This record gives sequence, C-alpha cells and structure tokens, in this order.
Amino acid sequence: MSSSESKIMALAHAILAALVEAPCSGYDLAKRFDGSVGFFWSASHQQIYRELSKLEDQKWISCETIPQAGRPDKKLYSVTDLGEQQLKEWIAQPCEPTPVKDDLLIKIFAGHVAPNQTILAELERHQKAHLERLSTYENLEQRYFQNPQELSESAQFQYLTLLNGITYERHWVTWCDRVIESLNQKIEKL
Amino acid sequence: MSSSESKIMALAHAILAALVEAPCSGYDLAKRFDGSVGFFWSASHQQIYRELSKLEDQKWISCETIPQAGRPDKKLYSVTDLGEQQLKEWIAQPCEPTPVKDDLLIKIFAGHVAPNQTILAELERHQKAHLERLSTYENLEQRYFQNPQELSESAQFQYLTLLNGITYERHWVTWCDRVIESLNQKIEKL
DNA sequence: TCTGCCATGTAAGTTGTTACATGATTAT
DNA sequence: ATAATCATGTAACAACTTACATGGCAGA
Repeated sequence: MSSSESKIMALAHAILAALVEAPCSGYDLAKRFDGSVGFFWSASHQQIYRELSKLEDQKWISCETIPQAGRPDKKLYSVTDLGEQQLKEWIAQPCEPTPVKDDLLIKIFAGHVAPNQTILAELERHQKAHLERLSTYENLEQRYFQNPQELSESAQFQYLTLLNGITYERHWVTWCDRVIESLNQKIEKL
Repeated sequence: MSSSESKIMALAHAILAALVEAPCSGYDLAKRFDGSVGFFWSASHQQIYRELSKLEDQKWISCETIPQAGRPDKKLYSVTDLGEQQLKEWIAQPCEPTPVKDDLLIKIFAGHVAPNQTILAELERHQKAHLERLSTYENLEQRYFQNPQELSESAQFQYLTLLNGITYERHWVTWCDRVIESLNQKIEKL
C-alpha cells in the first residue's frame, strides 16, 4: 500500500466495463466509445491504445494477437480475473458527481457582451445537435430494449445508461427552448 | 496567424466571463467557481492562479495590487478591452456539446459484476447529492431571481445558467429514482 | 482516382489533479 | 488550543488533445 494504488483512473475502468461485456480490439473499443459506451464516457483512439498498454502491463487485461492477411495484426483484449476484481472494488468505492463543464453555458453567462443573434444561432445549433442525439437514443431504445424485463442482466444495466442519455438530452432540448424564447422576447422589444 | 491562436481555452474564457461581470482576486474567483460560476465550469485555485498569470501576460486582464496589513497583497483583476474583444470573438465561434463523462454511469453499465446493494447505496448517495444541489439552486432562484423581467441584462443571462443547473439536477434525481426502482424490483425477485 | 475503412501507434503540448508550502487573522 | 478563513503560490504528475505517421483494402 506504499505507492499510488487509490487513484481514480476512470478511463481504465470504463475500458474494463466495456471489455467485460464483450472482448474486442483497441480499434473496436474506439468505435464503441463513439457509440454505446459514449453514453457515459468519451475517449480518443490515442488515449485508448495508451491505456490498453498500461492495463496489459498490470495484467488487468490479456491480449490475443490475431494475424491478418494484408493488415496489421488485430489484438483481441479480454479482462482477466484480476481485472474484474479491480473493477468490482472500484465500483464499491464512493465517487462524486462529475462537476459541470460546458462551453455553451460560459457563452450564455457572458451573453451580454455579444450580439443576441450570435447567441441565438449557437443555441439553435446546440438544440439541433441534442435533438439528433435524442432521436438516436430513442431509436436504440425501440430497437433493442422493447421488453426491458426480458433482457439479460447486463443488457438491463446498459438500458439504464441509455435512459440516462435520453433524459439528459431532453433536459438540454427543453432548456434551449426556454433560452431561445427569452432571447426572442428580448429581440422583439427592440 | 502563424502560431496557436485558435485554441479552446475554455477556462480562460470562463475566467473572463466572471471578471467581466465583477472584477476580483484569484482567491475570490476560486470561491465563485465553487458557487455561481460552478453552474457551468469548475476549477481549483491552482488552475485559476496559473491561468490568471497567463491572461495577465497576454494583457487580456490587468491587475491592481492592493497592499494589506498582515496578509499577502490582494490582486484585483479586471478584463481589458483586448480581453473583452477576445471573449466576444470566442463566443461567436461555434463549439460542440461537452461529451458526457460520469463515473456513476460506468458503475451502472458494469453493474452486473458487483452486488446490487453496493450499486443501490451509491445511487442513493448520488441522488442525495443531486437533491441537495437542486435545493441550493431553487433557493437561489427564489432569493435573487423572483421577477426575471426586472433583472439587469447580465443578471438575466446568469439566471438562464441557473435554470440549466436546475433542470440538470432534476434529470439526475428522476433518473436515480428510476434506477433505484429497477434494482429494488430485482432484489425482491430473489 | 479518391475517399473511407481497417488497424495500429508516437510525440508534443495543454489542461487538470494532488501534494506541498507559507503565514497572519478570526471564531469556537 | 484548534480550526477555519484569508491570500498566495510551486512542483510533480496524470489525463486529454492535436498533429503526425504508416499502409493495405473496398467501394464509388
């Protein structure tokens, strides 16, 4: 216990969580972090490859190299017993809610220094982006999670993270509506 | 335009946004990042002091040193014309919604590897934390933003960021309820 | 022919965290 | 006495971003 054991390393654990569900390569992981794993964590492929090397050094994951004709070898990673144990322990440690950090909100806070039209345009862009994500999430819900009670245990937990994504996006869409309305009222008064 | 001009530097702009509203010291800024500025950005005092030095070097802010008896000098920072111009330009550049990163959601995603009671306890802790923040925000709303149309322009924009905090916390509280309910049903079936 | 996908990584820089450091004043 | 508040910072490290780098294969 002398050295650095009690760190956060959320990315490491997000990777473990993904690999426990389904072993795959770094490349595939990067794609999953852009899809369903993206409901709760984001990471670039560079970060993922670096973290995979560390995790393998620590023996939390193991790697099977699959040679492929005419392309780089594919490295298939799986979580070891030690890795699953570490994930379990990490889950049991209390953590704090993630502090908010959002560029758009800085812009709104300082909204009086910029023209209303600039702010409005940016809000509409963001609302559109959130609506698109919301519809992606709702499609996934309809396609894969129609009968929640018939799902496997791990699929039920995944569904709960998808539901979080859905209520999160709805919160943004609703708030954007509210702010756009405010700004339009202000513009009308001029 | 040869060098690094088009970076993100969101912290720098969050500081500018706070100082435009009210000039203050690094120490006071750190407190504000723990309060109202915390609705949209978080930062430690170390980060803030480092960033203030950079911003002063770039002449985006200026500093008036106020000597004090028996304590370190207080440094009162204000945004320069150049700084306000930079803030305005930054606001006009489009930005993307912040990608989600939340430890609790990793834990839920991998929920099947840990005991249900562990997950339940953590969910209840988080729900409590979100409820507390929500009530803090709602108190602020009642105290300072009762008649939104009578507020100054900059206070109106601040109110909109507070509203975001309120709907954000409600989203979490509601989702926690939903997940706790699911887990309780699962436990009952055993 | 050119774009995009498959599949991996390195290097340099920025941002954020944790630990350390100082020292007087005020409230319990 | 002890802890909290005021007020500032440095140093080391961890996390994340951006740019660079390779190279074949498949489809338009």
